[in-house]
Amino acid sequence: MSGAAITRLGDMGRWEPDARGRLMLAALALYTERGYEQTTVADIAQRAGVTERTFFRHFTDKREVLFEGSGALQETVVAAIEAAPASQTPIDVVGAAMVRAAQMLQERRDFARQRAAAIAANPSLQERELLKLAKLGAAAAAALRERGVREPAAGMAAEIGVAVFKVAFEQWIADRQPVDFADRIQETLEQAKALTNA
Amino acid sequence: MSGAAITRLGDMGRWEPDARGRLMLAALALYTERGYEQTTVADIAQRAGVTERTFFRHFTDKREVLFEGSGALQETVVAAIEAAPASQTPIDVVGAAMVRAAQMLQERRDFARQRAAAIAANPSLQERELLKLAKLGAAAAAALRERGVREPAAGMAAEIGVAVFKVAFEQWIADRQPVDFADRIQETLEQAKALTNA
DNA sequence: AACATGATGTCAGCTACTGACATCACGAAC
DNA sequence: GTTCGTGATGTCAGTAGCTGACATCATGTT
Repeated sequence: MSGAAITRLGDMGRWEPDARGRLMLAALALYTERGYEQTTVADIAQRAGVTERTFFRHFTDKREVLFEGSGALQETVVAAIEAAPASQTPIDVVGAAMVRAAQMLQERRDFARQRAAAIAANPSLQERELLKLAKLGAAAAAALRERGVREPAAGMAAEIGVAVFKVAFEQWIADRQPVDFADRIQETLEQAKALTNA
Repeated sequence: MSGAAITRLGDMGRWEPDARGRLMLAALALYTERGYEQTTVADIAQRAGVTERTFFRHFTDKREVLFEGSGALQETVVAAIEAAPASQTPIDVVGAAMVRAAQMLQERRDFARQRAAAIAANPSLQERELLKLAKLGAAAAAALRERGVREPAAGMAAEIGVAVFKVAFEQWIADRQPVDFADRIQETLEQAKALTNA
């Protein structure tokens, strides 16, 4: 069935293992090559050596296949906020959490870049990315509230944190020379502070 | 053809006028009554007294019918930024522009509330709303750059402005007593400044 | 060797959305 | 007042995203 699909050495029989991973790779490749709209779910499935139906068993829709890691990212941010020392200000708590998030992506800059390019090229994918970031912000706000930060401070601090992440991310992948993503976050956070102080 | 569609006195013949407006009203009503997913485009069209095809001539998709005013809002914000005195800081420029935007919605609080409720109830609609806000932010950032504000300050200031708008909007429609939306913006902006100063 | 299980394949069907073409109401030209 | 151009609508066929129901197959358990 799998035909020319990626076959590894360790094949212990069964179907080709890791259909999920193959689907993610196939989708990113096709979105990059011909664009999101010109790619059909059947195309992705075929390239991964499975059926269209199987695609929808692993991912809720055609967009979600690009957003696998977002859950882990959110967990990291929330954990960082929960673990922050009580003495820190809300903004610095969120800032430190975003640094943690940045460190997760640090080593996969090429991948992050290709993915970002695909997303930037299509409004549908942008919408999904924005929703993920909004959820990240909501989770961060909730974690802050858990620490005793009141509204609207919690919500505002979380929003600023996400904004810092967005702006820093863009700069990070735009840079010619690979710079440190975490450093970028710090710089952008300082920028935000400076902006609101004048 | 129009059947029981809303008929006004001034009917000068022709088809029922303002199919676009009727579609918008029908959509909001149905999204509120049975929810977005349980509403079919054919339902909306029927309620408005037109065909499904006509719906798609007026709106690009099933979500867009709820976001008619977003273009005008963005123009208002950009115009306010362009007209701001040169002495103001970027943050205050954006803050003032958001106050202008708030004033546009001020008198239609009930409508804004119903619309917000429908959006809050469905992720698909949230995505679209987030995209509109992101575009608003991008336009604001561009307007700031036009005034000489450099990156990443322009992007960051715009993001903070949008964040202030989001947080203030939520509080505005959550309040029991109708308070002044513009006031809420001001307060939230002060919150943001206080957060980044400690 | 029979069986329970999880992942996949197959198939039918709904709905969002689009292109192509016909039609109709109105106003302008004649 | 008849003809004609135009813009908005209706009709129809077709693609693609997505789902439910059911069959199948590889595994390892008994």
